[in-house]
Amino acid sequence: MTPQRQLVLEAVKKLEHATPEEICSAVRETARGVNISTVYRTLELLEELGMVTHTHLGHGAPTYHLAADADHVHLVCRGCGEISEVRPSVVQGLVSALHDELGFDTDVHHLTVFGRCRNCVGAGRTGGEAARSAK
Amino acid sequence: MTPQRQLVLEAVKKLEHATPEEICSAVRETARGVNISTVYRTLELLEELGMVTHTHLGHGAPTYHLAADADHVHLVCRGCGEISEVRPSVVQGLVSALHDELGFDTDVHHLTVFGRCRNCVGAGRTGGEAARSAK
DNA sequence: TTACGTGCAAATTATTTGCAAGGTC
DNA sequence: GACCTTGCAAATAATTTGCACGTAA
Repeated sequence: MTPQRQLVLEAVKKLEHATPEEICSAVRETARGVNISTVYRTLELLEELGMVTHTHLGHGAPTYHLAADADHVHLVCRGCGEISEVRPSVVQGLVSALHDELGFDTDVHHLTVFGRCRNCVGAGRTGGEAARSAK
Repeated sequence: MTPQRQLVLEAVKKLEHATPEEICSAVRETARGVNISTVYRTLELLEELGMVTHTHLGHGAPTYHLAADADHVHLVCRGCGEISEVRPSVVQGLVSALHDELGFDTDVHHLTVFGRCRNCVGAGRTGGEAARSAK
């Protein structure tokens, strides 16, 4: 466990839902000269060790978080882009159904649900806004 | 609706779960000289028109399918990489729970569940295999 | 002519890899 | 010295954009 790896792990812990780029920036605020490729390599390593996991929150940017903190399901609003977390019990029915019917063992940590949050449903936003404004 | 767009739409319909690259290749088998950027632009257009949708089946490659055919949930096995579809009713509980508790309107079309299929659970495969062999 | 759609090449962004250098045992 | 990790630059991959051309209203 080198200092760089320690820093990456701490950044993951602190940021929650951070992309490799963001983690790299965060690490650089503390230590100097940590390279982006080291961040990628470290994340891969930490993931293999089971210390962190990643989820795809949309397009192509994976976000990482501590495996220990990962016990939740992600909700991504396509209207406003907001990301929230809900307790895993809401997917209990899904998990059981898949298990019983298909023998499929769901990785709840990696689950992301897209849709529209209460505000955006009310506002009638269809989802293009977040995508466009995020651009 | 130009011939290219027609072709892209047909390719989406025929292939199911195809990436832009794959769609482009498929289109090229029929017509000559359809450009990859046209495929991207067309997919974006078709998606805006609500004729197709895309889902993220892992890493960064989005896969497109007809909106009309999209009424299913994707299951991705992290052991063998197999992609299967299940009827949307398995997520009914989830959808209702999110709606009732949070007012969250789930986009079932875009939902992808990661985990391990029956075979891989039995074989004790942890998920690294598919990722590595896919490389 | 005006607007639109296309191909092509160049620009971006994200991620990976090769390789030489530095540190540790 | 052998081994592992890192930084840096170059290589890939995926996606987007600028621009000139051709077509149809």
